[in-house]
Amino acid sequence: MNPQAIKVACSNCNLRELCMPLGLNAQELQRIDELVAVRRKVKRGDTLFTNGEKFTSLYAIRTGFFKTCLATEDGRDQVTGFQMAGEIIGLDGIVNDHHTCDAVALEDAEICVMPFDRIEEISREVTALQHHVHKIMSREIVREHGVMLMLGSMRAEERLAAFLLNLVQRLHARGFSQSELVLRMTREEIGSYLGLQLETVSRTFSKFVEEGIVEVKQRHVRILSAEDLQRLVNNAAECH
Amino acid sequence: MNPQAIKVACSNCNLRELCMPLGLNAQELQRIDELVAVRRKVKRGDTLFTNGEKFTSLYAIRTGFFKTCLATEDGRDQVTGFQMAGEIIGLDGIVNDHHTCDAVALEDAEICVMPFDRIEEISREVTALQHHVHKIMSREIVREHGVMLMLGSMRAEERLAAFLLNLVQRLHARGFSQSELVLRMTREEIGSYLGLQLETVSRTFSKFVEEGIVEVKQRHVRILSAEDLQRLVNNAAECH
DNA sequence: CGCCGCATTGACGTTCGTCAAGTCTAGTGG
DNA sequence: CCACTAGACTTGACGAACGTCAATGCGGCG
Repeated sequence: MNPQAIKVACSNCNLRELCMPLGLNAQELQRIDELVAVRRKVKRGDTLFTNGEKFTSLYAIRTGFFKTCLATEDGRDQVTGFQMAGEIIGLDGIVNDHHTCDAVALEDAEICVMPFDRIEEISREVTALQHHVHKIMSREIVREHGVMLMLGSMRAEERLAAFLLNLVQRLHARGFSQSELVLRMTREEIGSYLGLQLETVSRTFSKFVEEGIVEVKQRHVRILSAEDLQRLVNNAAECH
Repeated sequence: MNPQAIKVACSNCNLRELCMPLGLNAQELQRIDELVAVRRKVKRGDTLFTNGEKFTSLYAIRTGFFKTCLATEDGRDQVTGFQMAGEIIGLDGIVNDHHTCDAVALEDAEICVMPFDRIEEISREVTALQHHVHKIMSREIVREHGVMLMLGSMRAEERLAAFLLNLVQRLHARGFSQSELVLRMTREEIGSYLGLQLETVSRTFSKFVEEGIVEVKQRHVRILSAEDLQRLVNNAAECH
């Protein structure tokens, strides 16, 4: 058996439970393995796709870390999300057959290319995949609702607290520490995502450090009191 | 033929081109007609579904106007969108089999109930429907990207301008005026959607009136200069 | 070693939120 | 039909939170 072929099979992928449906039989697994056309490497700073580019495929992140961002002609720029291993990007492209944002690798990455027509074809046959695709899209919608809530009604501290908790929780689900993390993005990118200026992000980090909630050394963050962070996120009613 | 049956058929619905795929043959149309289980009336102020409720169906709005909003236990409250005839709501419920927001009718409404398992079943057979469902979900994701951009990087005037232009454009696509509209929501609901306080919304309306950009009489709005509104939305680079 | 990008910190200004008072409108009941 | 009321809206005064500008610090890399 060709080792290259093994490497590209979802059925052998340790991230399968993150990006693929569970409980498939052998035959279904075999069909799923046909989903991934190729693997692709994306170097840090390079784009996986850009705004306006023709949409052909969804991408599953195998390793690495991405940001997706909207850049309008008039100079506005907004990070719409940060994505890590096991997450799917490219969903924005389906509606108009063109991508509407840029996906930029924040560290060297490897992704699985899943041609969308193949996804649609196989999900007509494999009900579990069909349902899974729907769930992934719905999950993205719900995630964005959460971001809207954050941007619309939280203050700077609350936003940064919510951001850190969300990141560390997703990392924990991938086997990393519950309390320690390395930020792959700059203060400016965090700020763009949170609707804040980079100085405000920096100041808020400093404030958290003063209060003993986190330790920060450049991009290395250690969470000392997840409870305090959680309290910030939940304390809209009391302090406003 | 039973007139009730005619009334419930998508194939006879004047909104079909808004909420259903185009270019179906007779047989496919017939399958599509099986999508809508029943029509339901929702009175102004009532909810179509609420946070935590079991998810069973997507809903197509036939008449009326809805808001969807998140309400957290700690008192935060955020309007995540306003929906009008021909639009689909309930997508948030797919991922966890439970709705994660409330859908409230802002005026008496009539909606088509489309059981989701039936949608999945039929879209396995009718490729156009399958693709359509994917597009609807992708469109919602892209819409929310736009809201994030607004909440993250626009000032009050810019947000309100974007909001008005978006509303009037969607109304125009439904045969209403390009320049006149009746707001179905309160200043507070607009503010919640835009991440502003109701006083700021009111003040910004007043400012637009002073500048001759719009006429406002309570909930009746006439847009005098769509160009000025558009300029506000696009003027991030120049004025910041 | 020196440069460059990223991060931090301070001083100051703007925008928007908060609180409060007052107006308008639609709906209700006498 | 009109007076009354509750909710929605407007407007003003003030303050807090955050943005802006600028100076400086720090760490990695050629």
